[in-house]
Amino acid sequence: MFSLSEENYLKSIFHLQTISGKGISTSAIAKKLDTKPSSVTDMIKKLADKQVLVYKKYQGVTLTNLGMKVAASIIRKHRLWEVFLVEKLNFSWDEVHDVAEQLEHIKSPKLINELDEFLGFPKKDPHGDPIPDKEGNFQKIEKRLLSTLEENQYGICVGVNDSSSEFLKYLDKHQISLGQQIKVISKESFDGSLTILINKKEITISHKISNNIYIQS
Amino acid sequence: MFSLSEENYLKSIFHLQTISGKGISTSAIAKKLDTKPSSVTDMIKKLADKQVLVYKKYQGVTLTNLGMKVAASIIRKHRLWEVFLVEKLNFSWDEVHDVAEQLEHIKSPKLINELDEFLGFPKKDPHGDPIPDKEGNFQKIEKRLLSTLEENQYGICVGVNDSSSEFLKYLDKHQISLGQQIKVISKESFDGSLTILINKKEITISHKISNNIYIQS
DNA sequence: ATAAATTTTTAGTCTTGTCTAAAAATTTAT
DNA sequence: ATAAATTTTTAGACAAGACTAAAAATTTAT
Repeated sequence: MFSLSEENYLKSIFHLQTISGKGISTSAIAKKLDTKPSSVTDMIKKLADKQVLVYKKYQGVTLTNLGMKVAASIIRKHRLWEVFLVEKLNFSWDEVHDVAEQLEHIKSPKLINELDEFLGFPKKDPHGDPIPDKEGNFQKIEKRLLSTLEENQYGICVGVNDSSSEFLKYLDKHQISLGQQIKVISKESFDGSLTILINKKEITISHKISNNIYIQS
Repeated sequence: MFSLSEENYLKSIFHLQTISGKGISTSAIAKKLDTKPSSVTDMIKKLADKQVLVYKKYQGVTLTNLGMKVAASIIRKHRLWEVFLVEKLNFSWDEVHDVAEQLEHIKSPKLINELDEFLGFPKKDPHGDPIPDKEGNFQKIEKRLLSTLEENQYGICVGVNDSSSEFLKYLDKHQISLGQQIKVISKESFDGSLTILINKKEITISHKISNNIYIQS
């Protein structure tokens, strides 16, 4: 069994690993978890003893298959709870994260399987991220960043790269939500800003914004 | 804010206090929490510093109003989650306790208020225990032990005094559930065992059983 | 009322998970 | 290729929460 802290380390390492591919450095983990590199070194040793990751001094860590499965099960719980909060308890997508961070550590296989069924076996969470199955398999979702679209190209908004409350509230304010069609009217080469057509309205968004919105073309 | 341990102490002390009335001894708390009296002394000092209970050396403890409110809010969460598990997730009443023990520590006022609404503002949990309101007020439920009934008297089963899985499974096996009418056919004065009519069937139960079933007459 | 038994508290230790400061290794720059 | 900068690890400390063993206080029994 894994402690709350151990679970948070596994989840963070999993996320870092899916982005960067390589072995994950002590300092990257420390940054993600808002802790000190020395604390990370200590914890990494414990997790290596538990066979969930491989650790070689000064060379960062890599999750084992077991480690990936444990991490996936935590992410599965997190995302199912997010669906529950939005679909059943009137939470908005910018309110779910902190509560799901707590709920993801509840230990009960029956609970999570029943919840999955109760929610109708959802495949994506409220931010468009895939919910892994019981075995820890992630359904690969076809998507690219809105910032990669060219003038006059279309896309459907299918996810976000930043789930912070601040960013999500920005999207709400501009009525950008999952499932919506977006057309790029013009692209400013100087700063990468885009003027897009969404909801029959034209708005201009910065590159930072378009670089955090996933679309399907 | 209170740690998981602190919350468990408060809950246990609250329960002991509602039964015994008096100041609660170190050893009673230790027994309830399956820990050592010396550990209890340590924790009690911390809780006294936090103003949730009054502690005088060698004289046991008493919750303050603040302590009662905190305990009630944890019990409220526990019982609402139990209703959720039974009503929505197909748990039986003997399966909910351990999961609710985990869920009761989730911190989010919005979560618990929305859950309450989602469940239709239930007044009792699956074992017949009252769910306190947001202010921590318990609705007093009129009830007495089945063991206090005399021959030829009737009652409606409204609760249990022991929520252990073992006891609840016994009740299931004999088809005893909340809301059912029970008639005492005969009472054995030697050992206090009762022969009762329930579900159109006669069964004989020991005093230990009848002393853990609450009825309304 | 004093001795015996019990309960409670204190003192010191342990584990988990964190930290700081310093040492060691690695990477980058000249 | 060596020095400088950065990253990582080690060593030692601390807080929370629990434990054991022993001391102190209280209760019970004679």
